[in-house]
Amino acid sequence: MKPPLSRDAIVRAALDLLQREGLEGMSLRKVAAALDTGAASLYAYVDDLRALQALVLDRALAGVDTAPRGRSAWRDRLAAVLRSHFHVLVKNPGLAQLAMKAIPAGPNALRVLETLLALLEEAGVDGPTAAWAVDLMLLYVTGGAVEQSLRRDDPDPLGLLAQQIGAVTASEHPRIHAARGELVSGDGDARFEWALEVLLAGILDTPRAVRRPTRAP
Amino acid sequence: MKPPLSRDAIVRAALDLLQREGLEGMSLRKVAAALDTGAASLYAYVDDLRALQALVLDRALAGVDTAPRGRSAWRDRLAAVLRSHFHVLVKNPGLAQLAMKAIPAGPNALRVLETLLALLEEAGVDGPTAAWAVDLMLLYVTGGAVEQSLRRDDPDPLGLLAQQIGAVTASEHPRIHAARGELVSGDGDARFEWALEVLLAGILDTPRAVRRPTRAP
DNA sequence: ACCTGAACACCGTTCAAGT
DNA sequence: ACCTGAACACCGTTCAAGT
Repeated sequence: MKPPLSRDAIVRAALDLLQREGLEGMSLRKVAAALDTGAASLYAYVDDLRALQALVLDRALAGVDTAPRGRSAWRDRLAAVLRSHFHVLVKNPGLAQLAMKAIPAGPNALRVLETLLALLEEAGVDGPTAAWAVDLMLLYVTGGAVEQSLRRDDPDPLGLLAQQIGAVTASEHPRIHAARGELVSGDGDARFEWALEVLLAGILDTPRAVRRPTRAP
Repeated sequence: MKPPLSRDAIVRAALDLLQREGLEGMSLRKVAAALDTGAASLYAYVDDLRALQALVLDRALAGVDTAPRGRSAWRDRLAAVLRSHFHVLVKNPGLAQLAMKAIPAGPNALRVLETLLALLEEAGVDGPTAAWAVDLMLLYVTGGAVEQSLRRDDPDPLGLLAQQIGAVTASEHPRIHAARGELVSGDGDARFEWALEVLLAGILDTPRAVRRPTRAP
């Protein structure tokens, strides 16, 4: 009757739970219950909760498309990979937050990493710069996804931040008051595209390798 | 004998606990115990755990220096504020992760926000761009602090990510293999300074406002 | 009004005892 | 060897009962 226990079945059940109930809802006890067993039984296949979370994260990252339309320029392909990563994290609640506590180091994370390094190489970015650049880009993807998830899952229609910012008077904080519309504008995708442009422009402009001086000494 | 309960005493005790035991160690029960009372008593002063976490975060952000040496260029002052923010988050374990789950919207967060907006205005950045730019910079500060905290608090001397990356073979992922030294180089402060340069260069180069076309139509 | 002990509904993890 | 029920040491939150 009952499907046999396995690491794979456990991770699948956990991811399913995460999607439906969020990060707090993905407990060992609930995963076990979903598989018709007790929490203790999971320890035969998984070291502990942290390890399960890392497995769940990497399984979800399988959904990141690292081979978008083959013929376009490196810039478009880079943007497409990062956008795909971003959307995978935003799509199901809790995953972005999970990515912030469990450093992704599984096979799918490595696949994404390798792809990004290849694209930066194609862009002419030197090795040391590319190494730090992928870290920065992935940090933004994860952080931006967390921010967008929090905003979306907030039961408040407006959100605490928006309320606080709306309550700021011009005499207290004139610039916050003046920018209050722009600060809370919820258009997550437009922000993402703009941030991508910023990061790329900055990275291309800030190589770590010492450049040969332009003028003679 | 026992000091009277108050919101302020609760937040202070909680921050103290956070610094000594990390995010998991800061429970309502332990905060109550530190104040010689029961957890239920805290609910007279604080809505729930989330609210307490937000208060603790903002209290810690009081340590962010928004008025560094008055006479230097906007760029140096901007870097100093962000560096101060970064170090406050990194200094005590758990705070950076807390900043990722509780959107900071208290008075100290607003003070930092206003300062950053003023500095970008001084830099000649237009309003809409500045609004998104502060968000991006704060996202990096928080994300970078989380990453550095995780690395530091990892009991592993090397860390899981470093192990995984070290184990990657040249034939699997040639670029990760080639960049393995740079990818895991733990020099957090150098990375921070580089990332700051990248962000500033990118922001100055990517205004949201439509620019007047350079050439005639 | 303010405070609190006990209870409720959960957790992750361990371990002796089963098959 | 594999599995598991019960136990252990925790959680956040509620609420009736105290002063």
